[in-house]
Amino acid sequence: MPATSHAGGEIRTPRERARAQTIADIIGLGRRHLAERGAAALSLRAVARDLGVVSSAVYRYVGSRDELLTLLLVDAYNDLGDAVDAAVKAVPAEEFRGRFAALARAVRGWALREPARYGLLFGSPVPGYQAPAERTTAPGTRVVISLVQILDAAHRAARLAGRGPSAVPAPLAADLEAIRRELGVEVPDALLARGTLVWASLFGAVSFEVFGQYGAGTFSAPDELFEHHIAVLADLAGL
Amino acid sequence: MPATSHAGGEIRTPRERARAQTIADIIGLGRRHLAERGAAALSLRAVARDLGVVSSAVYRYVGSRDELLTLLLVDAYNDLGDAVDAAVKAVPAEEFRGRFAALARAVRGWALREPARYGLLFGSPVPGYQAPAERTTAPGTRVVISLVQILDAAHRAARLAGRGPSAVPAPLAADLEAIRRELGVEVPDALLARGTLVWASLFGAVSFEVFGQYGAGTFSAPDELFEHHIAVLADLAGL
DNA sequence: AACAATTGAGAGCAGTGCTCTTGACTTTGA
DNA sequence: TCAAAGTCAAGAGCACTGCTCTCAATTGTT
Repeated sequence: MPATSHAGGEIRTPRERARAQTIADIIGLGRRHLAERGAAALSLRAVARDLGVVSSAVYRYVGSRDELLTLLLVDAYNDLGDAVDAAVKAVPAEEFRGRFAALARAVRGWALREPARYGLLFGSPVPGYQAPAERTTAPGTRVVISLVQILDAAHRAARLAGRGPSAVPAPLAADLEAIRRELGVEVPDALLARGTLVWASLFGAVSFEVFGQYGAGTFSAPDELFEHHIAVLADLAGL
Repeated sequence: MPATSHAGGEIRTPRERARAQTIADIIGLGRRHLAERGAAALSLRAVARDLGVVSSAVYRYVGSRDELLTLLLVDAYNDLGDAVDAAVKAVPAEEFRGRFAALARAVRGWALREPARYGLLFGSPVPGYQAPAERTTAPGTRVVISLVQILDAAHRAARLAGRGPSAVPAPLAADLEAIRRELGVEVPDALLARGTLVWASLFGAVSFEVFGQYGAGTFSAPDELFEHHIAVLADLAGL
């Protein structure tokens, strides 16, 4: 092969330009279909129709329905990550509690705005589809990392309160130590374990609301309920 | 119509017997397919094949794929409800904290045993399918009701501790009052709101584990992590 | 034994993911 | 300039899906 494309993956020849554009169009249409009809109803043929092209033609660009799903998965993770990052950065770094609240509101807001894409990320896994870890873990961990960094910053500023020692069993402590090393963070065991629960709780509350688990009409004031949850979770995290 | 069947819906004629048996077989096969391949992959044709019958024949019994899904939904809700009820009843009524822990462990255990069915109940909604409320709410609320009853019993025994008053905004208070009336329960606002969060958190933690959100290999000690979560959530609920 | 309700089979429609072949087009290099 | 190489869209086709309809056979009831 000639030296037409080096490392980065920039667009060089007009062919590559056109190809990249077509793939971008497919992702855009896929995103729309995903948002409108949900993940399991995503159809390559329908995307091809909207693209004004026969179904077999799109296989030149995406390879399979699963690959398109991966593309959309990464797309959605980054969309959520961007929304969360922007919301967190809008609050001064020393207001740890405020930053946590902003993160939580950003997650909920995005989820309510994009229920189908949220379902793709945090709902039941699409049967027969296994997300390729090497392409999805990085964008998929942006929110947790942001959360842990808030906790870590608060801890370093001696503003993270742990109620009591509440030691953690040895095997769990080992897992937490690995996480600490992985993320370059120094939150102690008890608080990191609590942080994990806060993380899961946040998405549990959002999922219940988005997926309609609360039951139709049970909560006429979902905003107030969520704000209450934020306050309790912030306390729980020690913020 | 003759007076062959009265109110309850017992089986009388051999025809009705055979019919009920066939429907039970269909549900059984559907449950297996659901557990093995997931909700979205549930196919009436495949069920028909396993039943040794042509696809159109099963339409004599279930009407549509969505109706089969509803049947399986109710089936799964009741399975989970039975598991939770049994676990809770195995702990003395005065051990409120123990009953809560038993409930939580029962939910997690069932979910890990039946990930696909759990996904049907608490994962992303199946696109294009709307569960008929009149048939699913009763079985679908068994777990929450059990949880709230534990809290209520503890409260009536003056064993439910609310940290501080922490008043609740008016619209939310109205929702909570409605719930209290609906369930014949007298847990005060702050504790009921907290209970809602505990409920969502429990399923958030279970969903994260079942749906693989924690990431492969992040937690080598999931049991310890969940036990920790139970303890924190019990504290949070005031138990 | 005769009748009527119930059932299963089969064909068929419209949709799906995906593969393969064919013919046409564009880019490239000699 | 011109042919080889590379790329592309189209179409046919396979196996699958949900669902409807008709027709014949079976079955339970009278």
